[in-house]
Amino acid sequence: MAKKTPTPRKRLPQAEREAQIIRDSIPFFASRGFSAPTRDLAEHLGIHQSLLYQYFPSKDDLIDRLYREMILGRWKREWEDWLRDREVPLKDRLERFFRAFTDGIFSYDYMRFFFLAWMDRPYARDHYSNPVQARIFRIISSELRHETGLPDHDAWPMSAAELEMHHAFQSSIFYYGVRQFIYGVTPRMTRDEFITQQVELFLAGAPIQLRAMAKAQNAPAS
Amino acid sequence: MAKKTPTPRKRLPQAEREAQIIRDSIPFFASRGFSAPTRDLAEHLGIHQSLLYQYFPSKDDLIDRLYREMILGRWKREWEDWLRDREVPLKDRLERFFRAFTDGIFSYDYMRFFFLAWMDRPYARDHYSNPVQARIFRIISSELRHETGLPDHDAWPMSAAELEMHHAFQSSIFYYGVRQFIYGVTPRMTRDEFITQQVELFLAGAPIQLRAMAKAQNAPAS
DNA sequence: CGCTTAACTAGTCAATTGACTAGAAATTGG
DNA sequence: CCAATTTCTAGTCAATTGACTAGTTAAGCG
Repeated sequence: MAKKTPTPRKRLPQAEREAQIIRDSIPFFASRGFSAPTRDLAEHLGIHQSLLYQYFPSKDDLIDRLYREMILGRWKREWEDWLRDREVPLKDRLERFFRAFTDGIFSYDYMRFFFLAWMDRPYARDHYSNPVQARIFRIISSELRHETGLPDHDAWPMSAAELEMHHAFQSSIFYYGVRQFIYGVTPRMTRDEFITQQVELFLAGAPIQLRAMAKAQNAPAS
Repeated sequence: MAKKTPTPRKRLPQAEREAQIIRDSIPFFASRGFSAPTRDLAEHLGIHQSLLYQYFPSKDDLIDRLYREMILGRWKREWEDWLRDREVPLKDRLERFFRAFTDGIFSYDYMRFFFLAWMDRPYARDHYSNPVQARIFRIISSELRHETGLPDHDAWPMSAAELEMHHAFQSSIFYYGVRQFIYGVTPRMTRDEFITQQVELFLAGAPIQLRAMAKAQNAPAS
C-alpha cells in the first residue's frame, strides 16, 4: 500500500479560520442535521476534528454560535420605513418588503437550519419565535387600516381576529419557502410572481374582513 | 445501598406488545427526535432495550414503521364527497372539510413527527410531499370555479397561478398547526374560528383573482 | 402441579462519538 | 536564516450507541 500523501496544511489566522468554520458549518448542519458527527464536519471543512475544539468549547457551543450568526443582522430597519411610506401604493410597499425579506431566508441552508433549530433547541423560540417579526404586523395592520378608512390602534386595539389574519397572510408567503426547501418541491410560480399574487389576494380580501370586524366589534369611527 | 427492586415484568401477546411499542414510540420520537437512543425509548416504554430488537430488526425500521402507521388511513375518502356536495354552501363545505382534516393532524405528535421525517428521511417527500393532498386542489378549484361562473378544467386547465393560489390558502391553515406545535406559540383564536376566518377571506379574494386570471389567460366562456 | 413454549431481560460487543493531550509544522519578526 | 509563537494534527480516552446472545421468567395447557 502506498503511503498516504501528507495532508497539505493551510495555516490561517485565527479570525479567518473561525469565520471559515462558521461559514462552512452552516450548510453542513443544514443538510446533515445537528446529530452529524464532528469528524464528518471536520472532513467537510478540510481540517482535523480536534481543531474544532480549539475554536469552540463543544459541538453545542458551535451550533449555538451558528444560530446566533444567522439571526444577527438579518432584519433591516429600513424595511419598516418602506412599509410606512405612504407616497408609495400599499401594494408596492408590501411587495417590496416581502421580496427583500424573503431574499434573505428563502434558501436551503437558512430554512433547514432554522427548522432543525426549532425542532431541537428550545431557545430558538425565545429569540425568534417566528421569522416574520411581530412588529411587522403592527405596521402592516396600521397601513391597511389607513387604506381602508378605519381607526388606528389607539382608538381600536388590534383584536385576535385581526392579528390572525396577518399571521395567515405572512404564513402563506413563508410557506412558499417551506415547500421549496423543507418539502423539496419546486413551486410552479417564481417567488416574485407568487408574492405579487398573494399581496393582491390579501388586499382584495382583508379590507372586507376588516370592515366586518370593525362592525362586529363596534369600532369607533375613523 | 438498598437492592433495586426487580422490574415487575408484564408479559403481553406479540400483537399487543408490538402495538404498544408503536403507539408509545410516536410521542417519544416526536419530542426527542430520531437520534434519541433506543435505551431511552425502552425506558419510556417500560421494557428492556433488547426487546425492541425482537420486534423490529433495527431502529430505522422501527421509525419507518411508525411513519407508515401515521400516514396510513389518515385520509378519508368521504371528505372528497363533502366538498363536492353542491346542496351545501361552499363556505360550509370548506369549513367542514378543514375541520375534519386538521382534527387528525393538529397535534404535537403528528406535527413534530412529520417535520422530523421531512428533515431527516428523504422518502418522506415521495409518500407525502405535502400533507394537504394534491387531489383536494382539483376539487376545491372545481367548486370555486362553478361558484364563480367560470369554465371547468376540461375547458380551461388549471394554471400555475391558480394552483399556487390554492397552495397559499391551504398553507395558511396548515401553518396554524405549525405555529402551535413547531414554534410552540399558542394562537389567539381557536382553530375553528381561524378556519372560519380563512375560508371567508379566501372566498372573498379568490373569485376576484380567478376572474382576473380567466381574463388574462383568455379562458373560454363558461 | 409440572411441562412446554414464547415473552422477556441481563449483560456484552464492536463501532461511534465528543472531547482532550502532546507534539509537529508553518508563519513571522528580527 | 533562525528562534519564538501560534496553528494545526495524530492519536487516545471514556462514554454512548445500535445490535446481539444466552439465559430467565411467566403464561397456558394437560
